[in-house]
Amino acid sequence: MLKDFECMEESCAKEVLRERGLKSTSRRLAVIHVLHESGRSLSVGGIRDGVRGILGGAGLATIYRTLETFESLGAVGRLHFPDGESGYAFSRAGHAHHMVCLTCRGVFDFPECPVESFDLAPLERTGFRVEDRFVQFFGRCGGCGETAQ
Amino acid sequence: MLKDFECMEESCAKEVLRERGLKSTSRRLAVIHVLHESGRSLSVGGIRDGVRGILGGAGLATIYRTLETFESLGAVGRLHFPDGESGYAFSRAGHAHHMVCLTCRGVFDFPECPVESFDLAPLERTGFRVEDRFVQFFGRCGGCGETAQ
DNA sequence: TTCGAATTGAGAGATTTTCTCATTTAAGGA
DNA sequence: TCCTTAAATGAGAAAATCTCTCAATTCGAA
Repeated sequence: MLKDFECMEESCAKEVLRERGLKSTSRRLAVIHVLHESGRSLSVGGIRDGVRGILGGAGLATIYRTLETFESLGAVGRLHFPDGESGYAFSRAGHAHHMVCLTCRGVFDFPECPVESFDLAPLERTGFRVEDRFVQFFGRCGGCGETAQ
Repeated sequence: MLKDFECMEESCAKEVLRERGLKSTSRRLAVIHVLHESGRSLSVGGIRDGVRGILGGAGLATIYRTLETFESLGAVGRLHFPDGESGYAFSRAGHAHHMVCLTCRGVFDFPECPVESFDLAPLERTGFRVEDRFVQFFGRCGGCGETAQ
């Protein structure tokens, strides 16, 4: 059953799960598959619909738990849109920061991550110790930008 | 009634509201007052409690509407915490990006905004047109950092 | 002041998220 | 391959969050 939709990212997810002593369940792999395949930010409902399409069913509680698990593993990231909506997107390891198209909600990686080049020195001289950051760029991707307006 | 809690930021808010043809109501001014005075990120419930302390009452719908209004005016910003919580904070004009203390939820301005120094060229060469950005730094402020652990 | 339009409150209603616990499933050992 | 056991899941109740409606109130221009 799993073979039907297995892909590179799922093998990767399996490995990460095993490393942490977590089980590779069909629900978990399906969530990763749906997010990776879409390449977009999806709502929790959208993710459940996608998982249902593959497995025939999935409890909402499980979707929430799975997203929480993968978020803590860094495999999934949460996005917040200016309009107040939020969603989840597949995160390639080490790429927690995204460019998100406001039209198609597509998620793109930075060619070179600008966040890394931040100079934190003046910031930390104020006595503030940075532990985490949340960075998102919104705009229009190549395809949607042409069409817009 | 308003004189009791009027401050510089409220005069400023009044002006911004007038410019946009919006009324300076006691609810709106109280929301700005509460957020500015606290200097922290507050939940919607916390904001309502603060407004109640000043005015004796406030409908939840009004709080939501007011926050939406001020957010669109740039006077208030929404924050999202790693633990999933979200809140609102007072935003000085032109400072939409914040440093937020994970302990006290205090919100601090950047000594010099690192976001402005982003080099967007390589990003936009991919065809992606940046329209908006969302940046938050989490950590511990001077006071909380000393105490922690 | 007066008047019209904008704003507000109360509470119903919709949506989103969490929780519980009986059942199912993955994975290591025999 | 078959057990065993702990982890994971589903269903649905419950809690939390947010939105909507419309009558009553309030602002502020004249």
